[in-house]
Amino acid sequence: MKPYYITTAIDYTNAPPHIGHAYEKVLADVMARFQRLAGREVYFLTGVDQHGQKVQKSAEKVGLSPQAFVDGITSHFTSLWDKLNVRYDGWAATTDPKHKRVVQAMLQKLHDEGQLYKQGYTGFYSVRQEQFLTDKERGPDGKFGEEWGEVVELEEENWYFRLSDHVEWLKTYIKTHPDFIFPAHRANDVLNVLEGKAQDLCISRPVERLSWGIPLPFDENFVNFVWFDALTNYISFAGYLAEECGNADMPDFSKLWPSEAHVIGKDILVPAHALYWPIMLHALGFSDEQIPRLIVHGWWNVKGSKMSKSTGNVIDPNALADTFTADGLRYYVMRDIATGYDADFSDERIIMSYNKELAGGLGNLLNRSINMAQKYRNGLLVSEGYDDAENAALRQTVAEALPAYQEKMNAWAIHDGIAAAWKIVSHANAYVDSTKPFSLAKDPEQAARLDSVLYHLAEAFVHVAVLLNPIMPTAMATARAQIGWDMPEGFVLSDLKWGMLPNGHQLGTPVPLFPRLEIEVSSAA
RNA sequence: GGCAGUGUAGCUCAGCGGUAGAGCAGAGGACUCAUAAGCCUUUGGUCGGCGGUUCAAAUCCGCCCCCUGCCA
Repeated sequence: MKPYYITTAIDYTNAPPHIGHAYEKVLADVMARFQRLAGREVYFLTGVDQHGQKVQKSAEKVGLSPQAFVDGITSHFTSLWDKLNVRYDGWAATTDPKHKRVVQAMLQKLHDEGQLYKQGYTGFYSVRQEQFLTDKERGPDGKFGEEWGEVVELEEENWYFRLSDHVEWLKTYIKTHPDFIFPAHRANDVLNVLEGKAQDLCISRPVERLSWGIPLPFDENFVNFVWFDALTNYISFAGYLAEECGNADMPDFSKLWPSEAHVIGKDILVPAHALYWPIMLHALGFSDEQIPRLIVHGWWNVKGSKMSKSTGNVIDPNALADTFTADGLRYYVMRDIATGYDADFSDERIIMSYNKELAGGLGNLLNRSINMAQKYRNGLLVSEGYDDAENAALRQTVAEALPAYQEKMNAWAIHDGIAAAWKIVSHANAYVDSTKPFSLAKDPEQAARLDSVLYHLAEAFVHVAVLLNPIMPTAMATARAQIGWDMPEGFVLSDLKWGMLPNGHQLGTPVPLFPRLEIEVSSAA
């Protein structure tokens, strides 16, 4: 079977990561881990977009070379992914020479085929901001505001890609491939844009204006501008043209492509990923079957408004991970948003999700289960000798959780997948109260029943600790260690059946999995 | 202005033609193995508004309003 190839947007190395960056990478990481658990080979690619004018300017401002500047910002991203247990197989840094060679080879190919052309453009240019201005930048009085400084009329030549040649193909493709974009309703936004006039795409900047980029192989006076650089990472780091570019140690492109999931934010769907990218691939000769699928996620707002540096409401994922642990943060950003829609970040909700659900619900269940087994049976489980309807009902819940979980996870409804697994947690907590093992322990005649209750609790938790592993890999590994059982090498979801713990299994020592946090709502990040 | 999404309990949301649902928050209770955790019960809603179709509408249709997004 073809490997599951999943990518994320590559982050722009102009500022350190915020919660939105973290959410996207965790989402992709959870899916990658789920697919692996489901038995598929997975290739997970993420990375950074390091070229461009903003980087060039920011580097100048602090007196660093562009490469030194992006290396610094890049380390903020890589250390965060490390901290959050985002485990990728490939790292796409656009300053990587391997990537540059692929970009240049692609551009040369398109140039040779006549899909690129050079044309002059006359417009208003801000000397201070070093960019051309459009009517959008005009104020209500029709003039360019003072923030643009001196504005001059300027003519500039640039290279263009014949995007408009492929627009009709794209319209048809979108209409005939409803799975292209998830959630499906976003395809309307794309078709809406395509109804407008089709313009070709400017793909260059004169080298005197922008030097921090990939030079056009056929015209030394220009560097590539954005799209053929950033979007290309999805194929360049998957081994596209690896042989003719002399790129060693790359994945086998013919096996990996197309990607099952380009995980991106809704802000970069139109025009970049839903227009430019499929058209670029089509222009390069990719067939309809070779077009990747887009998974479009929403944004984390703060108190109903967008996160932005200017309003000072940027949420720092590092601080959250320090307070709530990496798994506490991963759990929150997976359970409190429906994939594809926006959600509101709030201190109250992340504290509630940690203290109420992880500490009080999940963690406490593990703790009370092991603790009773240790107290009454020295941690030794007996799986045979007694059964009743209450036990059967718990087993039923456990059995039903797996298919529900798989269906939801496969459909990118991570929050529903968590809820499916959580039914076991809720049922098991209620089961403790209804079977009262602490009372059974006082009556020697109930010994066999007590054994069965203790066994059911531990076994049920094993299932939870497998299902939630993609979401909270560290905590679930710790939980399994306390139970004294772990997934054997090559374990897949279909191996998960009642009876993972053998008769006579020895449990470990209970330690609170998510220690309850005493946090004032107002003082939390 | 065009297109789309959304509007259901204090909060987050599910339901999408057949007697209003879940979780959290609030209230009450029984219990004690456990991280002052967990369990049970319970308060709370003219399902954005108006009109229509139907034996029956939160659910379908029309108009309007709010918020959000994309485009102009």
